[in-house]
Amino acid sequence: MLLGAFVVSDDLEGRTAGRIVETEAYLPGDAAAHSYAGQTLRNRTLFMRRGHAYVYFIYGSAYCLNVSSETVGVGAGVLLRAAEPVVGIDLMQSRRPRSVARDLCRGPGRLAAALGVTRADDGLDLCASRRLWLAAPASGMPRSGENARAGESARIGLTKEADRLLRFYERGSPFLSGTRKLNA
DNA sequence: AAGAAGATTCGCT
DNA sequence: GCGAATCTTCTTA
Repeated sequence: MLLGAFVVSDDLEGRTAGRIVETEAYLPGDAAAHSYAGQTLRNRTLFMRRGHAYVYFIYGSAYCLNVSSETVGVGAGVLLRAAEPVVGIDLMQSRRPRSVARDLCRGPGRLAAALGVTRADDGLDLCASRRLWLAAPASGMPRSGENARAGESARIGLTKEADRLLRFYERGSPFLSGTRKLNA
């Protein structure tokens, strides 16, 4: 469960981190998944053991960060769509000068930009890297992303398999990318 | 070698 | 809410 976990990025500019509030799953055999047509140079990291970064560039404008989610050789991943900025908000702001605070990580391309993620991070082990990694909330802290607060909806922006309920989000969060209806 | 599609964003109406 | 921008990757000739 990635909802409620933290994505942390460390680089020469400093540390930034966000609490994940929205994700989308792309499964094996899913016609909308980048892995559907088989492994290529671009998507090879989707086929790594679960927990590795798959970063791609889309529409000439945005990087998107995914976490591979299967065993070696099986292509599948989870796209990080939105987060609540928690650490390094000033740095995020300087990377995205035109965004108001609420929009810094609201959308997959924005999230990657705020964290300074690019294709150079493709293939990192997000459980071991000191550059980019995932962290669970400390035990004893309020739990987020539990069933009671989690919602699911159709995925966003797809032309194939658009109706499958594979988008997951934290109900009530102001940092979601979807429409009012999708976030209900 | 050329062309089309794409897991988006931003600015304008 | 709508449409343009922008460029990488994969497919087809």
